[in-house]
Amino acid sequence: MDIGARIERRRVTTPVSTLVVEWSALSPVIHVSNPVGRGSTLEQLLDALDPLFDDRLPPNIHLHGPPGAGKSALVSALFSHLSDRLSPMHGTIQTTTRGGNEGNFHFVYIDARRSSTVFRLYRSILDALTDEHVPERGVGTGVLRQKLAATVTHSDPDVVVAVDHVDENETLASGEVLELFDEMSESLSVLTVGREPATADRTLGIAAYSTHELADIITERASQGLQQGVLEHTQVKTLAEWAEGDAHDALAALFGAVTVAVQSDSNRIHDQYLKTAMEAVPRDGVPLGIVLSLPKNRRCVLAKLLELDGGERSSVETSATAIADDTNLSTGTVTRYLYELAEAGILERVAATNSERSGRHPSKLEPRFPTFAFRALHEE
DNA sequence: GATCCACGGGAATACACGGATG
DNA sequence: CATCCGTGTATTCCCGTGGATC
Repeated sequence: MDIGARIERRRVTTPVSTLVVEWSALSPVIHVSNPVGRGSTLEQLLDALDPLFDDRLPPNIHLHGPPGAGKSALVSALFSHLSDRLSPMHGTIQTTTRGGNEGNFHFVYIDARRSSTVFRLYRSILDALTDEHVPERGVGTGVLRQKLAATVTHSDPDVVVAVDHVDENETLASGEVLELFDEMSESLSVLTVGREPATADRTLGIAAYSTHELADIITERASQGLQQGVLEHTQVKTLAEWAEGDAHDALAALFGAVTVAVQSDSNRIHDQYLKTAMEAVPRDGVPLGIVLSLPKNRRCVLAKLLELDGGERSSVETSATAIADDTNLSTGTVTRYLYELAEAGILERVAATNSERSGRHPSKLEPRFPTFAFRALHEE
């Protein structure tokens, strides 16, 4: 009896659980509560927010830095912790042991990608601040603004709002965001976060991660999400160097490699998986957060597009008809979506040399986002 | 009845190319 | 040769409509 062979057979046939411990720890779109690194930026942010600790509203702040530098990770984690400590509704029960004026702030973190219109921005904030149901339709933007202004100015706790991902293709501009809160600025201050510098009372910059910091991040995520020892040190190094400081890309590639490994029923992440996954993450591409916050039908169109075979992909037209056949959308609408997605940088139009037909040359669509990770996360 | 917003559809414009014209 | 023109296709732009909700 060959025990080794039996163990091996068992090892090979045992599914998923041998590899992944916690998917959410691996997800490039989920931020951890204690991000690795970024200590000095955290200090600068806390400096800018210092008035809070004297029970005063901080100035409007703008934080900017390159993609994948940990802006969102830092700000969302910071707001969550501030909320625990300085909000009346959270953390320790309000008792007389606390000073009367302590804890008088609400902290709201908004992703401008999901709140991409003025209406949705007001709505998200109002929803976070009140227990009442906030309408999604049937009420005008102005009405929501007045409601929000009333809530903010007439209630005790002042409000600090972080608006992440401003100044993107499809999101509100930082200046616009500031103006939206003009009439409540006595009781509300804003932290905008984006890639580009912008005007605010106080601005802070953040630099891309070093390879070393990135390796730490990958290691940390892998230790939370994967069975111990699955990701080798050299693989971490490969990923970190390849990603050139962009944590999003590194995590998207890792996540992709894990999905490939799981689909192949492997209990290891072979270098080949890693390689394929990295190739499925375009450099300077569009982050998953943008793609995943698109309206449902557009996401479906993208998912279908990824499934098309070579012939169907040869032009926008053929792709659109193939997708429309598979959906309840019209060809015209799918075509428009595809062009809009290309305009937004999510797809890229590359010139196709279709010499058979006369007229203007068609173009082929190539995804500009991490495709493996998208496929897995789009299922939800 | 009001409101937001996703869809549909189609008009307007841009482009490629070959052939005609100056 | 340089430019214009016609035809066929690709791409952009715009706005009305309707579902869902209040």
